[in-house]
Amino acid sequence: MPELPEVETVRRGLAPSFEDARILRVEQRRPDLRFPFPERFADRLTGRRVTGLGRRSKYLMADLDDGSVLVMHLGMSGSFRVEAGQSEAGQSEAGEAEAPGEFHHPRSKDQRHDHVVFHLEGAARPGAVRIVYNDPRRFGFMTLVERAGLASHPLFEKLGIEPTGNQLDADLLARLFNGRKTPLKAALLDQRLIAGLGNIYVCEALHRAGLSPKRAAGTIVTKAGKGTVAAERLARSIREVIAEAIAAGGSSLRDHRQADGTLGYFQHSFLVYDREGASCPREGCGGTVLREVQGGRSSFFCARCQK
DNA sequence: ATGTCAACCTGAGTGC
DNA sequence: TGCACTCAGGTTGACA
Repeated sequence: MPELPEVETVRRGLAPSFEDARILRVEQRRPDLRFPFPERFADRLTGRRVTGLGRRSKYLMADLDDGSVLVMHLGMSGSFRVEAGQSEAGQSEAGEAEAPGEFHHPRSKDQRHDHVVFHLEGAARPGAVRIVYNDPRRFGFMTLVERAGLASHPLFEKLGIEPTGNQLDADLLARLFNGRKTPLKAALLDQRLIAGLGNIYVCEALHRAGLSPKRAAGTIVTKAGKGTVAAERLARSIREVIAEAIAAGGSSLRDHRQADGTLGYFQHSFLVYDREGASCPREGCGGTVLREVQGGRSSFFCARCQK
């Protein structure tokens, strides 16, 4: 489900509940998601204080006061919801399935897919809080990593640059794509080059830049290894689409929401994603949005104005 | 190295 | 109503 803007939106939504909170208890309801949970996962979290909630690419990372980091990935269908309540006392230990209790449920979710529940207290948001991780497809995962070893951890050591901020410019793109014959679509999805883009925002950025997803990545590089005008357009398009999506609270496809239950609204700004057959929104283009599968993923683009 | 596929898993939607 | 089939915001490992 979530690409960088959605994960950043989730981070902002969870931060008031997570940051400075004490973890009172963790319910881990199954042995694995995409991967097995680490040994003694719940035990190692219990009693810890969360000192900060950060994000790297599509990973959420909660810094803990013992020097470890709780790393969380939402996969395709992961989401968090925050349920506020008075205190730990008085909750039913067993049949939580249908117990609304004193906790407010912002919306209905299939509780069979509630895999992890963090019970917290003491964050900026007052009172006790439950943070529930729900993930029907279970492509997400959680793990614990020592902060000191984070950069060299397999999950992070090969991760590319963030597509936010100004470091992503034409020359950097040129450096990343130089000599690559792989299509732009695949190159932009390659997390070792740029970390955080997914299918939606790659489609959108390529349309904004007027570049075909099938064009070879190396063709936006000059012989001298500098960025072409196309590289400039692409770099700007990526930065803009990501920034706009974050500002909009991400995209709410299907059931995805922000942690407080509100919907992101960037999906209304999609120019091509999931718009097969629509006329190209580019002024004066007159083309039609096509869908073609590339590397197992749908690319939505206009063959007329994306070259 | 490069590019394509299948796999992981469930749910929603479509067409018959 | 049921069934078969396709597709989905991600990642990784196996192939030719």
